[in-house]
Amino acid sequence: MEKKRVTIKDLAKTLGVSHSTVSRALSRSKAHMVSEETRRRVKQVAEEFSYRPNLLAKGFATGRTGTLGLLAREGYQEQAGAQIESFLRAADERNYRLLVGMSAEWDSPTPEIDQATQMEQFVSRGIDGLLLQTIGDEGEPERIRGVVDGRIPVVTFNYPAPGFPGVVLDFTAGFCRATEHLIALGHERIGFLGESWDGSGQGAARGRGYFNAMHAHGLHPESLPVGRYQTESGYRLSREVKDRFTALVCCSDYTAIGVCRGLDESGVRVPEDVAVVGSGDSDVSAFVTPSLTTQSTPIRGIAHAAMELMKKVIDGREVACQVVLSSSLIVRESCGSAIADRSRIP
Amino acid sequence: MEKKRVTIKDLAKTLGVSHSTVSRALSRSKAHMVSEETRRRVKQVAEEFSYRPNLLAKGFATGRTGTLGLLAREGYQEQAGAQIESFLRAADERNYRLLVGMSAEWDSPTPEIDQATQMEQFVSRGIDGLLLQTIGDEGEPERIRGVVDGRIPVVTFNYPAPGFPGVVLDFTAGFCRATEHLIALGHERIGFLGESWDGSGQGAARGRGYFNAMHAHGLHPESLPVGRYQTESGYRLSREVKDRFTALVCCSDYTAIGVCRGLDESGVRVPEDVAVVGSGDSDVSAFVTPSLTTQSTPIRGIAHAAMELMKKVIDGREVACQVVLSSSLIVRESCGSAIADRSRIP
DNA sequence: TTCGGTTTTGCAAACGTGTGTAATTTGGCG
DNA sequence: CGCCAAATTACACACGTTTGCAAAACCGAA
Repeated sequence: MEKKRVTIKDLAKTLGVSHSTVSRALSRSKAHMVSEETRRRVKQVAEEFSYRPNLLAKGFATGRTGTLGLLAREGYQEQAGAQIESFLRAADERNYRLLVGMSAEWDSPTPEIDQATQMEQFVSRGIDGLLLQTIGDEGEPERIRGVVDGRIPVVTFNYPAPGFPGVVLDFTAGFCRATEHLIALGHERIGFLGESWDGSGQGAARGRGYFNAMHAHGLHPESLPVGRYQTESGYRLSREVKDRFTALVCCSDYTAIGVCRGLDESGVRVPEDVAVVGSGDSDVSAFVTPSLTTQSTPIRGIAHAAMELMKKVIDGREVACQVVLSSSLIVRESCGSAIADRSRIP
Repeated sequence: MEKKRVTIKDLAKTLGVSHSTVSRALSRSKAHMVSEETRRRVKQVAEEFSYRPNLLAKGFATGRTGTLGLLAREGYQEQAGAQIESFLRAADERNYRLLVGMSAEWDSPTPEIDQATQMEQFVSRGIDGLLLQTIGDEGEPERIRGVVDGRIPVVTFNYPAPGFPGVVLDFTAGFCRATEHLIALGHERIGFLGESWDGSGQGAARGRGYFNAMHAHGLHPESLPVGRYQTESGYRLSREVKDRFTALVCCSDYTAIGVCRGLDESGVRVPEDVAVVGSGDSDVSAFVTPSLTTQSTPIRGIAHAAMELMKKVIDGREVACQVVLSSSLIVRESCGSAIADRSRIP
């Protein structure tokens, strides 16, 4: 156990050259050349000894580690998993490793490390850049600046943070379109299951889309707040919405599934009595009964766009721009539309 | 941009002491003491300058980084997200950061970094230990040993790897119990949707549980292989199982949801005509119609047990032991059992 | 005051790699 | 053969922190 690792000095010794020559041979340094012959010999011996560079030391010396930090927010479980997975892929493709963290929601019961501490930990560990899932509250940009202070590039996603480059999803437009779809089907009493539209953050952005659509058509908007465990919350809320609405816009697919189940148990039929639309196009949404009309969230698109942006920022080719992605409406059975797409395979 | 960070030397200069004293004051070193008075002054100045240690340098000097590697396998999307989330929490609680990686499945279309390379990258970056999701194939232990070679502690999870400490879930027992539940309800023609029992790996372990139960009751076992996108695969397979079985054991909840949907479209009722059980107790399983009988996978339990084990191994208090966790059967509507638990809230 | 021991502090080396500067070798050409 | 420039290599220091060892300061007792 605990064998000593092979270093460039070991290689240098057996080769009879200085360690700096070995260093230059392995990392094609531009300033000084190394003869093709020497490089060949060095590479061969390195291979023989199965030399692996100490990336800690390398990062320490150069200031770049080839590691990015990904700091997600817990809570929206529908996203977290697939989101992280997408980022891992996108980072892999560009040969970056990912330090991943997850900061707690404000109402988390367990006392976890807060966002600022996580960011500092990451920066101290020498990340080359920070991918930050934002929630869009008031003091957020200032909070980020307080920790990072221009020392490392930050790319935000999920919600715009003024002053930082980021990738955002236009939830407002998406929910507006979803609501208008219901209106076009003749619904007037349409409820919103999710965060109210008069706050900040992505929850409110969704609500705002609903509100805008309702307002534009002279209809009365009404929202019912959804808690953290969304499937369950949707189920609970089903009692309250029974006779009040003919259609529901849900902030997520899970809320939608929960409310559908609750309505079903109360003898209310979906979509005949109440039309439902969700959001997120989760894996199961096409296979539940009734299959869900929903908005696709381009999770992979977000990850790729964020990585692309990060690379530009690191190379200094970009300072602060927002990439806006939009979702598309996937019409299935739960809204009772005549043009329902009955194909199962996404 | 790119401001220089404050180092202990800067602190030392303004305090008029040597940088080693500052180091000792901040990290209570046991060998040499520092006066209470000095420590107070150092801490105050450090606070004033908002000093943050360079953890890269620290790790470089001490050989320990406070970072663990988590290497998951992609593919079982039902797991990945929640799994990683659980590990992040468990690591946070013990003040470790996580370098996360995801190695591709054998049939991955995109050419990603393979497992061995990922492990080497992690080791080179100075992780203190590796949490490794195993798949249980033949050459796995040797493969791990080849890269890690006793240099850093490894804790496996998901499937035992001989010679390495690990946390495993007893899938065989779980699927055996699930199958026996169906047998007890009077079913005889019971099919298995998942990997066959004569291979290795966790897929086969599930199949083996099914096989054992069938065999013990003198029934004929039969398996239908499930592909990677499980909900979709389940949907596709529904045509093949229509008239052959009165009950189905599915390798995951998603497979079960897919097959239920498919059967429903063919006019086959669940659970009246065909009983279905899933596995994994995913978020939605209680809320789909019919709600799913399933096995709970103690995802958080796995993460916690693995971290606990890792700590022991790092401290040298444990060498190679397997912690076996077991799942519990959650009976809901989809199996048509009289004792169905109709409560929604998990 | 002086001595011995204990506590506190400073000095310097070490960790593995990168890199600027100087020294050496190489090669071409007169 | 000798000289100059270019190509190649060696030397040495830097990066920020920890840590063994030696030096200094302190304290109580003789």
